This record gives sequence, C-alpha cells and structure tokens, in this order.
Amino acid sequence: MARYQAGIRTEARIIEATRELLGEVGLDGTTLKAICERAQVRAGSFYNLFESKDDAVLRVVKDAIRAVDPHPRQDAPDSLSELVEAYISFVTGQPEVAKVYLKIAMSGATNGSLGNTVIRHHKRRVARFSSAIANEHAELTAEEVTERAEIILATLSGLAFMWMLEPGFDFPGRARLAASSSLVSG
Amino acid sequence: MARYQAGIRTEARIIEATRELLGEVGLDGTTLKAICERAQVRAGSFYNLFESKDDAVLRVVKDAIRAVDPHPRQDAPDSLSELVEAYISFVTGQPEVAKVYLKIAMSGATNGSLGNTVIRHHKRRVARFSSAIANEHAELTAEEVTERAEIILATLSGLAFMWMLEPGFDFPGRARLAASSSLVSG
DNA sequence: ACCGATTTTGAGTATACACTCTATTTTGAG
DNA sequence: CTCAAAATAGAGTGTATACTCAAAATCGGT
Repeated sequence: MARYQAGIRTEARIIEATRELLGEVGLDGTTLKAICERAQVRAGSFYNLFESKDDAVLRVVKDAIRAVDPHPRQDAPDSLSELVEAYISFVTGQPEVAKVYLKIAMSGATNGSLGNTVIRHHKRRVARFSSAIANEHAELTAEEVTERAEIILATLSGLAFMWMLEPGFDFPGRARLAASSSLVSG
Repeated sequence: MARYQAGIRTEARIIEATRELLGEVGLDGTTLKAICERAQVRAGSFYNLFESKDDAVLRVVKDAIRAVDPHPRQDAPDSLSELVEAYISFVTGQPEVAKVYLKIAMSGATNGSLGNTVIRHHKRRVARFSSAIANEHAELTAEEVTERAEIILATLSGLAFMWMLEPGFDFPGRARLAASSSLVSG
C-alpha cells in the first residue's frame, strides 16, 4: 500500500489506466503490459502497489458498480422512474465506466470473484427496483412485483448492450419508452 | 478437408467438443488443448482438418445462429408471438447452443469476424421482428415499429442472460409476460 | 544531512497459448 | 494387393501472459 506521495500518484495513474483500457478494449485487452505502458510504470512498481492484475480491475469495477445506482434519498423511498433515469444517465453520462460494467457483467459473469461481485450487485438492484414498484403499485403481489423488476432490468441491460454494439443507437429514448410501457400495463 | 471416413468422424468429434466447451466454459475456456483433449485428438490432427481454432468456433457459432430463428413459413408472414415462442423454445430446448450464442454475442461481439457475424445476425432479427409487428399494427409508423422490435429483442436477450446466470430463473414465463405487455401498450 | 522505509527498475521466471513440422500409420480406390 | 493420398501423433516453435526478485534510486520524518 502506498505511503509516500510518489506511490499514491502512481497508484492513481494505474487505476486510471486500467479504467480507460477496460472501456476501450475490454477485459481481455486490459493486459498487465498495456496497463503499465499507459500508466508509465514498470511491472515491478505495479506489484509493489497491487496484489495482482485482478486487484486493479476489481477496484475499477467496484467503483463502476457504485456509480450505477443513485444514492437513496432519506426522506422518501425510490421511485421507479428515478431509478430508470439514474440508469440512463449513468450509461450516457459515463459511457466508459458503463462499458466497463457491461463488459464485465457479460464476459466475466461466470468466472471468479469479478463475476460474483456483478451477480451480487444485480440481485441488490432487483430488490431495489422491486421495492420501488411495490410502493407505486400496491395492487400487485410480491411475485408480480419481482417479475416486473426483472423484466425492466433485463430490458435496460439489453438496450445498453445494443448501445454498446452500435454507438448511434438511441439508448435513452428506447429505455424510457420501455420503462413507461412496462408501467402502464399494470 | 476430410475425405476419408476416419477424417469425417474426427471432424465431427472436434465440432461436438467445441460446441460443448463453448456452452460450458465460454469462449475463453475453449482452448485448443481443451478441444483436443475432449475430442481425443492430437494438435496435428486438428490442424489437418481445420484451418485455425477460430475456424472450428465459427462453424459452431454459425450453426447456433441458424438455430435461433425459425424457418419462415411460405404461406403467411411471421407473427410476433411465433417469433417470441421460437426464441423461447430455442433457449430452453437447446440450452447449450443458446449459451454458445449468448456467450459469443456478449463476450466476443466487439472483436473479429465472430463479432461481425453476431452483429449482422442481430440486424436481420430486428428486421424480421419489425415486419411482424408492422403486419399486426398497421397504425404504427416505421419508426415506432423499429422501436418496439428493438425493445422486445433487448428484453429477450436480457432475460436469456439472466437465465444463464441463474439456472432456476423462469425465463419462459418472464419472456411471455414481457412480450405480451409490450404488445398491449400499442 | 541522515537513514530506514518506500518506490522504482528491468531483467528474469514460469506457464499457457495457437500453431507447425516431420515421421509414421491408416485408408480405400484401382 | 498396391500404393498414393489422407490421417495421426507428438515433439517443438514462437509469442504473450501474469508475476518475481534483487539491486538501485528516492522519499521524508528526525
């Protein structure tokens, strides 16, 4: 762990390089060599500050996951449209970080600690969407609420994925339309 | 190219091993060594029959892509519910092949010829879903039709992805519910 | 300015990968 | 049965990967 100023700056450079690479070339392209070259650091320095390559990647991913969700308000419970808007502005406002999250979720969701982190976060999101829906639609059963939460989240992820493939894709428009049509059909 | 019976059988074993591995451990885990071990073949034999590892993988993926879509009927145009049901039965009926498709689409969609194949197929699917929707909802503009097609496809992919992560996930139920609620909100 | 702790270097290790090459065995048409 | 073509084995190549280590440079509290 970094204790001197030099080490702290180097650590930040490495994290930033890792974040950029994950967004630009994905998990596979984010090699140790690539990270070190971009951060202007030799391998030995990297391992003086990080336990492993996954250590650096995991830090970036955990930051990204934190950024997906808005801070819960203290005065009132979440509203569904707020959660959807937060997801939209996360994806469009920080496209690089969003790509990190999506790429990890999609390419690495079945292997290792990275995958577990993503899966745990996904379950937390389903719960949060569910409670927002339950608040707004008291007539729905718990099962129906979960159904709708899962469908909305699936749609959002699927749309974000399309947007990843085709940069010109109108992700915000599609996401809002999908969320609203899913709401009216209560 | 295989010309003798022995070669033809070996080729089939290699394809089958590749298909199984893609479904079980994804693209990254599908190494040449793993393919050769499972197919009970040495590396030299593999390269006598295939140009490259990607050659074998691409054949499997192309098979999977062909299996995603139902054969168009000659007497009538597609109906949306038919297309949705076909996707559901593809995913649930051939889960291993479906996993191949999803994993390739999600992990390899941004690199190389594999990705191009997947993207081309995706656009074809949007077009087919669009024409089905247009047939059933003459009141919608072309833009609205495309919107709906993209949303339904995104939802289906997202739900299939959830089902990949959690085998107990009720994919057919969620997919039907999502498709129907998307239809009523015309 | 000193000096132990921290940081940096850069060559080096071990491993896994896709792929090649040559010798040998097997196949099947004539 | 013959024999050229096809199939196979298995050691070997080159490259990329993550990671290590000992020595040198730098930092910063005293």
